[in-house]
Amino acid sequence: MVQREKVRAMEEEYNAQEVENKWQSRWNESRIFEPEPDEREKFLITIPYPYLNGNLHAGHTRTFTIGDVIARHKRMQGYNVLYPMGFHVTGTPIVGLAELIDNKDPETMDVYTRLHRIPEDILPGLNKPEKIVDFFSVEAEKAMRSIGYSIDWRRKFTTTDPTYKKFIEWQFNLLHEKGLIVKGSHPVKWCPNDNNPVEDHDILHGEQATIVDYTLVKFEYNGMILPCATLRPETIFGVTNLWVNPDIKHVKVKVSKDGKDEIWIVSEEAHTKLTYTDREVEFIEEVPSETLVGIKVTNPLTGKDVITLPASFVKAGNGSGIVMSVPAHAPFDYLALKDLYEKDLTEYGITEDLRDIKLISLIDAKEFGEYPAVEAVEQLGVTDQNDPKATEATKMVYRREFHGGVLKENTGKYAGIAVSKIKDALTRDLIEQGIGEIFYEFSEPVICRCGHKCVVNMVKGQWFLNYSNPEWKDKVYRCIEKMNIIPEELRVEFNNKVDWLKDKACARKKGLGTRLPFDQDWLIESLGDSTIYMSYYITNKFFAQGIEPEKLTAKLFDYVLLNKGTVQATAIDTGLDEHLIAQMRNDFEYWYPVDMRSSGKDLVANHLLFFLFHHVAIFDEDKWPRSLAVNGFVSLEGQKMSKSKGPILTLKEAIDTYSADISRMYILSSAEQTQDADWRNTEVESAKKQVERFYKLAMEIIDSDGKSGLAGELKLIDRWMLSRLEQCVRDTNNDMTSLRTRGALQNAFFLLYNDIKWYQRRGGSAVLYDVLNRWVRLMAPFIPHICEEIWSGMGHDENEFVSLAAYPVFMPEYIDNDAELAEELIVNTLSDIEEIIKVTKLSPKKAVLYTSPQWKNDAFKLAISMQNGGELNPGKLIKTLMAEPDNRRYGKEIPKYVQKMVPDISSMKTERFEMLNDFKLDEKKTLEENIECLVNEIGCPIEVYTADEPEYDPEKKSRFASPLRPAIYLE
RNA sequence: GCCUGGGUGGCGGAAUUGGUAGACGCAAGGGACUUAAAAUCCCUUGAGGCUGAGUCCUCGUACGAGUUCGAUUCUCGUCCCAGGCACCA
Repeated sequence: MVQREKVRAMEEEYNAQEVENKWQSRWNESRIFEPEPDEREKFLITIPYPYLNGNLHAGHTRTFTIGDVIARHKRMQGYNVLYPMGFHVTGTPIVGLAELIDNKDPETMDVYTRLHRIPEDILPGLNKPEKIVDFFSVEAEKAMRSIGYSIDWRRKFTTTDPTYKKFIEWQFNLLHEKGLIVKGSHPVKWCPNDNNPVEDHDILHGEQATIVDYTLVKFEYNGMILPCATLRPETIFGVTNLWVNPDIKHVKVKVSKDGKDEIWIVSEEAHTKLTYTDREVEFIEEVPSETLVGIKVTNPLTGKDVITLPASFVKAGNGSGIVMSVPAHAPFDYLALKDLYEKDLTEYGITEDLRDIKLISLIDAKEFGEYPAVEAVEQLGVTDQNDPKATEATKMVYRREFHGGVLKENTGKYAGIAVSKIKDALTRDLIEQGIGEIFYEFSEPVICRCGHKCVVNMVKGQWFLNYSNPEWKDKVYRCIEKMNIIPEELRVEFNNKVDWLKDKACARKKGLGTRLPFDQDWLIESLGDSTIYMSYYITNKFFAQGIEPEKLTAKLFDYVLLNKGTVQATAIDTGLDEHLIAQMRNDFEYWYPVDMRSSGKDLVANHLLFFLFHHVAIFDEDKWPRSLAVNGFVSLEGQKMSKSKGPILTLKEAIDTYSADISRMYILSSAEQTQDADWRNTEVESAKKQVERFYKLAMEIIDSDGKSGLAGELKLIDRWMLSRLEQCVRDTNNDMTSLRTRGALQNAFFLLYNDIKWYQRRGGSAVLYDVLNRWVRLMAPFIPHICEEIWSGMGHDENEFVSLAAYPVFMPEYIDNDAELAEELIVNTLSDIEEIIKVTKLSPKKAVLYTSPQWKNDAFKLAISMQNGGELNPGKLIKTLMAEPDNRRYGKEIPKYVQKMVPDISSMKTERFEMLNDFKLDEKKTLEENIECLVNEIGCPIEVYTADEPEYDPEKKSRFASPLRPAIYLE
């Protein structure tokens, strides 16, 4: 007997590893996650494939688990779901890692044994990129299988597969033909001493520095050019003069670009910087600075002549060393000009009165009048150009004008355009007219490790993806507009990023990857080859069966992915079977577009953008992605994770320690989609207990000869339980639609669990089996293994997977307001009694309850109906009540009660209001029927009366009774 | 600096379109069961205050104003935090 009980107990103990292995192999054997096109609606969800320079970690775990839970939820909702996975290995990090391992770099060896947990006998062998790829792709797949992702593994690939390279070549040829890949130059941080680009870790000072693109405006003087660098080219229209610092050295140089020669006058330092740009620069001679002051130069855009004036604030190292002055909109310019009013400038040959220089206003901003700079200076009380408040005034004007400013009539064809939108368009026009150029400069000085000052260097002859192309961008905006973006707040961010995106260098000399098909010297950069590969999952189901890469011609991809040409022609071109090609085409047509791409937020400004750009460039509009979801990061016990420094928690470690279901449950419940999650061991432990409790409760229900109780008579508490269950079903589904996995688990797990416990505490049991039947399906996407185990425990056949069962759909007929209000009455009464006991420190021998008198019920209902009609007014309510002769005897109490009740009702939420609107509840009967529960909880006999006829009321407590709050007397 | 998001108990965090702030979880404390422990269950937990037994009161959502019958929520200003700012995946 004792022996038998022990065996039984062991079975009840949940063995995660065994159960999870079992269901993983059953899923695998039955191929339920290997979908083929059928008559159902499809759902293609993809997650960015992991980059394999290490083991999968908690960050991957989160993103992939979110994807899996969506896939499983959609699958249970009846969609034909495809969730594929591949491996990203293109680029330099894996090559770098192989070198480090080959050199036995101590830090690398340490990080990869200790943090990535690679056995010491294996690690030294990973000294070639290919070996690293082989090793980690096997490890990653194992890890993802062990956490139970519903991935179709037939479609996996790595980005160095010969067939994948064919696909990438096709794509890049296509983009090249469309003119979206162009040759050009691009600016990099450069150390003149090392003669090399500097990366962030090579920088001693100025890691924060960014490369800022100034517009260089070419003012003319005697056939020579005085270029001025500005961040606000639109202010050219307001230039009244230039500033030249007579105390710095200026030089005359010959500048050649695109076969055009010009003579420029710039500061000596600017000359040095120019030599690193994509211009040929030849020194001619020094120019005495004073000869540059007081001369007339021509504004290239307006054709007007303006004078050059002396200014000590102009720094040789900033821009060209010559500055244009816009006193109407730039406080510094205004102050500097004003400071000169009283100065004698005859030494520069300037005799005219500077007060005659009229400020030119060109921007309308709602906070300002004609001259924003003047207003800002006066408002802040800035005294002169050396006043620190001048900077503040500049910021203020700049910010307001940039965000709310619009160009005025005097800007000609630009009039009416927002200041925030003008820079790129205007700069392009200036360049076209040959009167402007782009000039790159750091936002702050950058010093190399070697101690030298860095410059911006133009790397020439580089291949670019022409993301700045306005038509291309327009298509992306259109795509975003039609897309579902989760969370919605990110839509603005995406649009901003599209706006900000410039041409991107897309080729490298080093690393793994595919050669640029039209220029074999270059390798395609790794973000560029990861843009439309979701379509490759579809074709790779066929390729992976062993098709020679040579057969993957451009015609094949044209036909399958773009529906160009015919199946016959494609068959001849490739030597592949017509039927096979038709099948590929058919599969693609079925599965594409991507229904959802879900990713970590680190990819917003790069991969996700490129994903959109390439899709709109290559595919027809009906194949553009439909939705995009972004999730936050994961930290470990409050610390940021780091692949190279730690801490790091690998997926495998999490599974080994906590099991698949618990890791899934925890990562999904600990934070909502966009928030960063923090992995804390104490909370994972608690998740473990919760899941075990769930299993135990399920087993108890099954063991107690569980069967449906819906056919029998339902008591109040049963109806309450079913009503609560449906609320959870509804809320869970709503949460899942918006990818709020945390909210979904709150509803599907914690709240429902608490309700079930209360149901049991109240003596309910009739519908437990029915609740479990829905509950286990509700939870299946989150913790699928344990749910399969329970599902089979409930008597489902080996091939009836809960993973394929129907997800519970909200059944409004089970919502029972009266049952919920009745239960609320009982809970309220109970807690009121307990509170009184606590305050009085009584141990009651008897409790007496008085339910609300009829007149208060009437008053309450009347108030509700008045509120319903939108005119709840205490005076009117009192009058109406008093008009009833029977109510006269409560003449004193009515106003008191109304005054108290009206604010409660008028501040009610609509949901609550609707619930009370038509409630019918006999409070006395309800309390009497559930007296047993109250007696058990309080531990003394209880009597119930209505306040209308209190048979026993020694302290006149009955007068406190009101609807849903019975009065209480204890003795 | 620019862009985006955020600031609520001891902690993680809830609070549909403005409607009883602090759901749910963690941690902590108390109690029950147990020889004991674990597990489980029950109670308390924003701060402060009063009482004749309490179906209680006051204050509280970074700070300062404003709109509103009513503001964590909307507007303006201030302070603080996180992420992104690229040729790297």
